[in-house]
Amino acid sequence: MPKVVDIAERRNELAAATAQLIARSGVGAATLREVAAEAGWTTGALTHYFADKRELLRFTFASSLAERHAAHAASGDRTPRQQLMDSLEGALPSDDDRRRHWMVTIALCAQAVGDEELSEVQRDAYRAFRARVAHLAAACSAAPPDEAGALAERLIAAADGISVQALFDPDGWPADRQLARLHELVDPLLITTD
Amino acid sequence: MPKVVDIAERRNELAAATAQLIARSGVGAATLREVAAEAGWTTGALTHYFADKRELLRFTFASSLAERHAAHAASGDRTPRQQLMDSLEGALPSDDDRRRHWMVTIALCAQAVGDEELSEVQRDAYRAFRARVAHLAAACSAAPPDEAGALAERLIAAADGISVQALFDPDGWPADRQLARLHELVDPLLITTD
Amino acid sequence: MPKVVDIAERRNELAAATAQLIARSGVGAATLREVAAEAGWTTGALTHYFADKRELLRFTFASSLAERHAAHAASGDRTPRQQLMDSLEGALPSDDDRRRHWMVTIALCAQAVGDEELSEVQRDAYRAFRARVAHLAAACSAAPPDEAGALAERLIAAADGISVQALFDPDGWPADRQLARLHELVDPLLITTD
Amino acid sequence: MPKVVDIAERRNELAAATAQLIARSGVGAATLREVAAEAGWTTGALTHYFADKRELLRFTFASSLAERHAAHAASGDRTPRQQLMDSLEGALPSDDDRRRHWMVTIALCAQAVGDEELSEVQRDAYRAFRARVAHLAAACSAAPPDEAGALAERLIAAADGISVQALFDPDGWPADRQLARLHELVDPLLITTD
DNA sequence: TATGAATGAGCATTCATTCAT
DNA sequence: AATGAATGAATGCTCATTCAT
Repeated sequence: MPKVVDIAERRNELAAATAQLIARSGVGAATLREVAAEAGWTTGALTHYFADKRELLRFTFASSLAERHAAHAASGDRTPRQQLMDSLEGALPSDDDRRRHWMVTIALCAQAVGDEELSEVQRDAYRAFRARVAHLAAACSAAPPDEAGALAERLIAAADGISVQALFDPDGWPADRQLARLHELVDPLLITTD
Repeated sequence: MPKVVDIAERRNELAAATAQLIARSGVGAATLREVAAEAGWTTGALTHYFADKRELLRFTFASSLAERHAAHAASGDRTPRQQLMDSLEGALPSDDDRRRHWMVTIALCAQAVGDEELSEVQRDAYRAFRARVAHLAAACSAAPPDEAGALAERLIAAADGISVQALFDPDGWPADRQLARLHELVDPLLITTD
Repeated sequence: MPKVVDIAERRNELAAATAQLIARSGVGAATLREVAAEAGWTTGALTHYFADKRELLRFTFASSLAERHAAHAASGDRTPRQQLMDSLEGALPSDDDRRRHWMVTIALCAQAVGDEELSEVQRDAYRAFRARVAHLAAACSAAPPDEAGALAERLIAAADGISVQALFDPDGWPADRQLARLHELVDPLLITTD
Repeated sequence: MPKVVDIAERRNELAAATAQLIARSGVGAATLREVAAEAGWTTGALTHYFADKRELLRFTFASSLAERHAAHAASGDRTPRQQLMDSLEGALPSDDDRRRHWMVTIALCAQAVGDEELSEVQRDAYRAFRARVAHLAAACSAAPPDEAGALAERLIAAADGISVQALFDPDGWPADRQLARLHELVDPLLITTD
């Protein structure tokens, strides 16, 4: 009997190595050779888990987006407002992990031009995120339900706008500054009447 | 007597072709051959104007950023508030031109990872933009001067955050929607006491 | 008690799959993976029966040649003349089976260039065939014994020459046409004085 | 002004190198690197003249077939009978040049399996050759015009059948033997009534 | 100044082969 | 006996770069 390998596990491992590489040295550096070396394998091994490079990238992008947009906190004992802030703060590049996911998102955006499949990955992830934010925002603001979408867009704009600046000038944007700006923009949008 | 060629003119021409290509088909498609073809030249001709590909990209990125951040309106007869809104609105991907410049910015961001020179281009452009916004914001809001920087960051966050969403999901973000969200976010930040 | 496997049987099975593949999609398509899949095994299993790919090909070629040149009819109750015609007609690509064997022969010929071992397989098969044809021809023509070799060469030339044309332009060469041309060429060579 | 290169000339040069390689070491050895080395160039140079490897092979095959089937003698002062024999003798692998062309033909045949484009090259060449032989045969035999096709097939079968044997067992088939067998087979087919 | 032929390193990908299980 | 994970060399191909013209 051959060695049993958890394929999903291995795919995640390889995607993580790819993300690491993209964040550290750019998509251009994410050659199969480099990815394999980063993950501690050889190029040939990659083909067992991904049909070709595009599939590896697509999977890496999708995984990274999912992880970046996931609210990591347990939602059970937290108010909608707290969950919403978790989501928005979780989107900021405030630690190495989140920063890496943002770099991968940027790479995806650059790579997706003219590639319908990648564009879809990107679009779907964004729509899912917006739906989640809209849902939570509706639950914790006085905004009428039909305004939830626009409110979500304003909230996400705040988080993404701060993220972009922080990515473009990392030295000047420590985590606390990102959070401060986020709250300055977001808190006024979530004032409730009670 | 050799033909006189306006070197700066030619460089801009080639950078425009490069930007066009990047926006249409991605950085990966911006090979020297394609750029030359797009501009109506041959590869060899490029080397007269740019030492190598990195220089071509650097110049393209810098030009594009400058153009996107430039306030196109004549500033003479406009109030600081109007000029500020011109700057912020000008940063949105609300027409083909501005959208192209944003795509180039994204490409730059992806390419700049691990490339100190490109990172500098990006950082400098952003700092210049922030300085301009801070300056105008100080002139048209009640914010105390030492708060102008943070205010500028909030304003830029609004513009960039909306831009990112519009870029990720182009179909759902016509120009008027971008402007609407921008004003919803920005106007409250610029309320003056008078 | 380990499973008993008839090694010779398995080798023939694998060679048949290889021949099938070569005839259908060319030698280039006969990768170990494809051969294994065609035969319903995995690559690793092949190594139990053939040391390496060259051995698999050599065996496949040899088997195919032997089968193509074999006179399939029972020889007991047939005249030498009938046996001779069986041999020659059996060399034509007049049905799927024989056509497959011919395609494998062509592949062998192409592969044998610069490969002494394969060349030998080819040469030996041909010499055996010629010996058989010469023997039968001597028995059923008025040719003097020392002319039997040259006569065999003419007979084989007829069969092979028709085969080559039929292989190069399959649509135009149904079985009956192949047989007609063969007899037009061969019959005059076998006129006996009695 | 750049160096002027005769593209057609260069293509022929490269095709000759490819044919040489195929004849000497088999199609498998005809990698782009080897072809380039054989021709005295680098791989990159090949792409100036052939879009990809398949085009190089297709061109090589077509050139080689054309050359093998061409009647090299000046036709002006020769009888149809002489021209016909020139054509048939020219198809034999009786010198290094013709032998090389035959090896390329074999390689083409092996490569053409499952490749419609290559099959066409092969089929067209054969049909052109048959048309030529039929035309000449009609002019120099007593055969009725509607029999010319079948006669041509018999004549070509003779030449090809001898060729195949000579290719399979080179040592035993010097040029004079090939010619002897050819005439033994062909001459009786061309007996005229006068 | 401009060309495009030529280079050669680097890429993704394929595949025969090995080997722990 | 059989598996299939893993290797790594080799392939076709792309492309930035150089340079004679």
